[in-house]
Amino acid sequence: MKPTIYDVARRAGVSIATVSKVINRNGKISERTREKIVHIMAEMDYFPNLVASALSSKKTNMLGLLLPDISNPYFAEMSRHMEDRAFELGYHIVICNTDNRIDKESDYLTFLQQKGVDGILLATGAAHPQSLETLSEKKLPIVLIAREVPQLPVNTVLVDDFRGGYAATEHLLQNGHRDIAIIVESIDLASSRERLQGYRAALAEQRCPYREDRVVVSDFSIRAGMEAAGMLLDGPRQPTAIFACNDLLAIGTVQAARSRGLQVPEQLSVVGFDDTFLATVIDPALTTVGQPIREIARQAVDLLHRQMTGEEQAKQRIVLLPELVVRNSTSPV
Amino acid sequence: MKPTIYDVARRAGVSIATVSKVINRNGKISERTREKIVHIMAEMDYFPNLVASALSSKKTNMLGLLLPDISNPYFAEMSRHMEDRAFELGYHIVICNTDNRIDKESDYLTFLQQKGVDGILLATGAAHPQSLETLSEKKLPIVLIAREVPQLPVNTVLVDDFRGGYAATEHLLQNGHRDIAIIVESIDLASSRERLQGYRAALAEQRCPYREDRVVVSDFSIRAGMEAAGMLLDGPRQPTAIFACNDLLAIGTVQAARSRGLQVPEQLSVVGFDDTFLATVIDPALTTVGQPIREIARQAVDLLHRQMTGEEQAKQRIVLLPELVVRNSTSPV
DNA sequence: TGATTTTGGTTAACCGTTTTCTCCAAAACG
DNA sequence: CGTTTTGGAGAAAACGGTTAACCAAAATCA
Repeated sequence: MKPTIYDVARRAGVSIATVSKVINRNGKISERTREKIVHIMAEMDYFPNLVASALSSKKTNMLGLLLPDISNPYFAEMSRHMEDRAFELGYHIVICNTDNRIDKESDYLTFLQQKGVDGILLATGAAHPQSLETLSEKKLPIVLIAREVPQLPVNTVLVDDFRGGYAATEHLLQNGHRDIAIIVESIDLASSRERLQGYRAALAEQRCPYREDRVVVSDFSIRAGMEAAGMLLDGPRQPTAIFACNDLLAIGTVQAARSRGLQVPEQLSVVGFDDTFLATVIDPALTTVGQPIREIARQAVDLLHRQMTGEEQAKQRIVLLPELVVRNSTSPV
Repeated sequence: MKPTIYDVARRAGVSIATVSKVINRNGKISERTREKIVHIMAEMDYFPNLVASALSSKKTNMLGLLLPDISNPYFAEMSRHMEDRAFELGYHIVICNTDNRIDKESDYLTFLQQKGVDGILLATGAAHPQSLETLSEKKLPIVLIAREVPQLPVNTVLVDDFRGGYAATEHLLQNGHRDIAIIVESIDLASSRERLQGYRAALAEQRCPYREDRVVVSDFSIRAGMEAAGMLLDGPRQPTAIFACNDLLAIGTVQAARSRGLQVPEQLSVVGFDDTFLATVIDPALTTVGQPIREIARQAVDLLHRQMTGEEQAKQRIVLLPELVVRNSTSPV
């Protein structure tokens, strides 16, 4: 049987309270007994039961991470950085893949609460203010990543999507493109809408007309990108450039072009978004709007941590700046 | 304050034992009281505290998943399937990125134990029999994925790496290649050794000489693949084909070839291993040894589950078969 | 009708910590 | 030398459930 704090206490001839105090380094303990107990713990191969500890202290040192799909490299990379940072701070992360489905999302949310996670990282959810509201009522610290719920005061870490959309489009315009299509991930996501707004703003800036039929709403996968780009390329007039709102879509776009015998970038320029490692995997290497993924992840975990420790009470909104990374998938028209 | 089982019991005019029984659907409860309690629970918005439940029942419904790096698509895909299956069975998964470092691995291992996970999925670890041994002493169910520790009787799910290595090499030989190099991930991993053995066996079969200097030991990343392939390609005699022991290495190999002006597959055939989604992302699409990733994941979780429930006591070893997927990165010499 | 089984529920111990008091002896103080 | 501080440790009550043992009332049986 695994030794408990009682076994240690008995062996050391002290009370469990004393042992508990040396474990948690609080309370007054003489150096002599401290050493004795530490020694005995090592000898018995004793490790505190964290479930019991959690029950009594109401801290589990666990964080819930909700994201659409960890097999999407953007989220995989993000979760990696989060886990790194969380581990440094003494937390563990429970992964929840929601597929952006509201039912799974709220299932996980209640599950995580029951499990007593200390905080939640929410990188999913096409805005479900209701469940968020009940969460914030319950005082469970939470930070939203790359998602916004304007109605609610809630901690958020995101990238300036408007600026990103603007930068991508501006880059294409500067290369002389006038017929630029855009493939957005979804219309429910604030981030998508922002990128689209950035696109429109850049067009307007250069007096390039905005056309509804140049906007295709798609999804998160390469396949979706292929299909969306296919529609654009098979239409009556082919755009000379496509701004795909994430790297997977951009890759799908490149593949769609290739399968129609179009050269990228000579005959079609493509810009992506995210700058996951995929951007340099495909050929041509993708020009893309780079998100500081690692920075987003760390900021999110740090912010959550500060809220959990009560170090900071005020809700905040951290906006990071994206940066256009020019590679080989774009060229002058 | 969140309601507890006491609040529910008081409100229903019964003892907490009764409430507990309706929660867990065990014990004899009349339909009438059951309904009343269910109703009251809903009304009070009561959810059992799973930490408390875990403490007394000694079940956390959590599984630990150790893997080298979730941002590696192979592991990302695997973890996704595991999480899916685990969720179906009522488990949550805690992710641990070990970077194949023994210190992180054992840190996580003790941490997970303290947390009281019900089982461990171990897809990492260059063989660290000692910590495994202590684990199995502690009766903590565990299954190894794609890793072997011959010394110990332990549950394992893996792919027939020998056969995979053989198939890849055979394919190249059948295409007339006689100078086939191999890039292995590591030499500490049983899976790598098996693939290498398969490679050697295929060569021997076709009376093709095995040469030490055609074997390069590398790592898990694209960069490592580029470097390893670079060494081979910059050597005195270029191989006509390279078998890279995972898709990332294969991609690195393709990039190394490209950066030297070599056409794949015309001037260099490349075979990968894993068949992650990356295989179809790059151009040319990768010929690769396909692992049934989803199947591996599900089998692993199911096996762990059966062990945890005591449904199956005997340790087992499940071997799945890889299948060569021929695409466009290989051609006749 | 009395004995026996079944049904539906209660009591209380237990899971392994944390934490607030309380207590005592020794040190410091006037 | 009597009195206050203080340092170090213990007792016991949480924390919120699970579960074995037990029991009263109702149902069944001969």
